[in-house]
Amino acid sequence: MMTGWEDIRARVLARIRARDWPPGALIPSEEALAQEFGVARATVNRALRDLAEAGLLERRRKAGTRVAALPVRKATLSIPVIRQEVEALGKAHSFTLLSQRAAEPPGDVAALLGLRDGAALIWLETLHLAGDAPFVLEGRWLNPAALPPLPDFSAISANEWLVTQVSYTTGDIAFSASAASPHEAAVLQVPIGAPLFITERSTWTADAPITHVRLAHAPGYRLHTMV
Amino acid sequence: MMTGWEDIRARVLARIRARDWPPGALIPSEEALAQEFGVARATVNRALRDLAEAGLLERRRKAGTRVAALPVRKATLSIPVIRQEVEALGKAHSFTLLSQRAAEPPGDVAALLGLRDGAALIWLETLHLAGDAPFVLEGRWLNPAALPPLPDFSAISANEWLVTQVSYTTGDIAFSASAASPHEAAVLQVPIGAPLFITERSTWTADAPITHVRLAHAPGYRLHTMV
DNA sequence: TGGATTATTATGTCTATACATATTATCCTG
DNA sequence: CAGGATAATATGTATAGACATAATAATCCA
Repeated sequence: MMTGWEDIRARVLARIRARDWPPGALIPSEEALAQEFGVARATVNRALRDLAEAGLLERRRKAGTRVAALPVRKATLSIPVIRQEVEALGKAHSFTLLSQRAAEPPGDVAALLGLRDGAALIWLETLHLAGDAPFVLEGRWLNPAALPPLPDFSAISANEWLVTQVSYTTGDIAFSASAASPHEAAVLQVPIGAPLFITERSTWTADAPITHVRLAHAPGYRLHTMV
Repeated sequence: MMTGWEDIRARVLARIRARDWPPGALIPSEEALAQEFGVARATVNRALRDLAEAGLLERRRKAGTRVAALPVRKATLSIPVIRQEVEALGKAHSFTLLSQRAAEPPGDVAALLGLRDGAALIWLETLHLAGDAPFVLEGRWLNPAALPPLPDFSAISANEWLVTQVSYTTGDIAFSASAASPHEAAVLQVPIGAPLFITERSTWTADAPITHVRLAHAPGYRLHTMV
């Protein structure tokens, strides 16, 4: 009988599922469990911490560890670069730069990025293709003040250039559904008003806002994850 | 100068951002970093493990630790119970059971749950309200063979009953956008064809499929998370 | 030289111990 | 009895040391 921390986690999880420790109940202390399972407290700690991160346990110093009453399930979703996403479908990735110009962002974008009014940003619109079918329309605001000199975005996608230039940022992601505007409909080759899956991301470094991007995915797109 | 593992993580992250260690590069070994930062190797390990879980580092035994070249950003999203979600908006949650009957699931649902054809499931349709506005339409297939006797679903929502009965399951989640069917449009009080944000979840225990649910969210719904 | 064997190495984990920290419970005092 | 100081306690984290494991590098032999 192995006694790694994953085994301890499994045994604790089994008791939760078996309702030996029902939702809301206090479970024994790390010390007690360590003794019972015949391992060091650090090993129990590792197991319980992992279950807590998954949302199944709630832990507080001195108060102890209890089984989450209404477990808020936590799913981790990976956000790949578009090219990888397309290639994972077995299609060839290509893209077209539809427009690039300096402009003042609309109020909501400026607010999202925490910019004062009148800041000059770069607007980029790129269509990504999977094979020869439209895959996603990318509309992006870039803050040139916080970036190295911009490259030729018809040669490298903004998406990948940013990853290599200012990777490891903090950000904010939202998903929603929206009806295709006439412009989006034309570009994505769908009827006006077709339901589109929208991803919006705002990105900052420690000091400055970097970019805000809106991805309008072609119909059929699914964002998928396991729990 | 503090030297907790979070400080070590911050210092490593700073070097990554500063490109002292550019994407793809091998960083010093835990031992070397421990020496440099004046902490135990276990502390460095904790910090690097955390960064690896976040997708910023890639670690392999013997090969060492390198900065992720194309970091697949990982976002954790919390999936609350609907009632909590509504109450977080400052609205009162209520729901109406629209229909409940025994039926054979359509092929795609049976396939998703890994059921053989002809299995008898229970179909539930519930409308959740935020205040008096439609919030989400829940269409759910339940596997009674894997569940305790079903309660009166007009009194408790299937959502919450399941959480308390068969919590801590594994599952599978997908998000997409879809046009409102005539039925959905009527129930959610939106035009036919309106873009709806769809959440689909399949849930299993170790042995048996439990439920498949499709949530059609009223327009305006956004799924939000930080990275 | 090619292929299998062996050594080396970085990470992964466990242990025992110690101290820190956040709460909760208790006790004391006015 | 209220309120504030104090003790008790469970988790959080750090440490040194040890061994396990996976993967690479080096070596040896046919």
